[in-house]
Amino acid sequence: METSEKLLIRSLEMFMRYGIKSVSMDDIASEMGMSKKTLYQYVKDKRDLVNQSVNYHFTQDREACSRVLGHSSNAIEQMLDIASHVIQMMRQMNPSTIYDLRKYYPEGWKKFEEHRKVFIVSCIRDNIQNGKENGLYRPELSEDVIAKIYITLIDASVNPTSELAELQNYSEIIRQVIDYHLHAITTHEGREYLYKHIEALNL
Amino acid sequence: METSEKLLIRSLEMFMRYGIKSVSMDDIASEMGMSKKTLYQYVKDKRDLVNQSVNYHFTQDREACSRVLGHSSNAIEQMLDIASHVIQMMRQMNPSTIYDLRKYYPEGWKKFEEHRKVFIVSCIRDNIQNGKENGLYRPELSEDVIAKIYITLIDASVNPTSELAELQNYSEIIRQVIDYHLHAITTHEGREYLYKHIEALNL
DNA sequence: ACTTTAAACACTCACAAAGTTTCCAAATTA
DNA sequence: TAATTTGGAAACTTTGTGAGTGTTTAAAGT
Repeated sequence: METSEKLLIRSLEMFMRYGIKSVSMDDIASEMGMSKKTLYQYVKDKRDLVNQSVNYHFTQDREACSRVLGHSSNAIEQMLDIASHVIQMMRQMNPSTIYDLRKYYPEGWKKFEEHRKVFIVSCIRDNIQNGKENGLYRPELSEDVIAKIYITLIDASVNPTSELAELQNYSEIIRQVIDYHLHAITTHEGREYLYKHIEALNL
Repeated sequence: METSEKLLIRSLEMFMRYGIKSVSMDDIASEMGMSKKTLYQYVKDKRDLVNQSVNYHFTQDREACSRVLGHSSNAIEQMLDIASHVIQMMRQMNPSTIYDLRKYYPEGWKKFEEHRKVFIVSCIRDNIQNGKENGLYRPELSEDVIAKIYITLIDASVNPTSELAELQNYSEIIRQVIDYHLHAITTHEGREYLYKHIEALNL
């Protein structure tokens, strides 16, 4: 493994575990068993390291999502599998990491959020098309509209000041959002399938 | 509820959720709906607030432990119930909070750790006496020695550089430590009881 | 032996935030 | 109602951490 990749992985681990502000470049250099001077041969500055490691995380996560989607046998199962994956992933996200990203690296956060939205929108559009072809989703649905509605709900689910934040925890929020979403878009046939499988949603 | 108590509770929530360094006095004042000037009427400085809120947490936790112990029907059940409680409590402890305490408030951390050890030692000593009287623990056990061994294991369980840190997660560490400890100190009768109940240890 | 590399650590400086002060509106008291 | 007190909002000063750079020197490589 290349040192530069190892650096991203280790930095990401530390940022995710302890938050970003608390982890100094001295800490990272020490963790990597190298001097700070050497560390700066790999990254321009801390901002660069933060952005690179966050992008690395996004890339890994996107690939994991694609693998999950590739294993799902129909559109509803895709949504349930992705929800399950998202719940697992968010369990590893330390609130302080998000807090620090928003507070100290707002541009990086915005870019990350934009990329994430583009990816989610793409997944939802594909999923709607797939669901229509399966006969599980209502044929009159507009991919664009549903994707925008879904993103609205997902944005609210991670916003500490939203109505949704009052729910018990993130797993419960996602569960409710998925339940709502799938009921909104399924045909009668789709709903029969949904009733049989939603209890398997892994919390 | 008194404002000063509410301040401790809210501060503790924020520190536990986002870490200590990331949460500024501005953030706390804003969260409390008061100005920084008013905030400083309640605490001397940030250090004071951190120490007070950590002590508050310790006091609450100690009381919860005492309640748990009061409901246990014998010495082994006490240990299993406390382990379960500790696992639940540690699930809420953000690694970044501990990291920040150790890094930026070492004296406060040391004092907190000392108090915690004294409390644990006291619980273990009582538990050993209780277990001997029940006939569940070996009569030749020395309370002092066993308490010291147990503290050694507990210290290692929260030290990121220890051998124990290689285990999967904290719940697993505690489970293994409790299993080990109880096997070490039980009589034949105690071990029969233990086999029947250790699977109920809440992970 | 000579050259290159990188660790360890010293150093400078920027900047965030701790803590203090000011202004002024709101609340309380007489 | 007027006077006094209180506390919010924000400006301000100070402090200290840590980002990033530079130096020394030992270790590694040729």
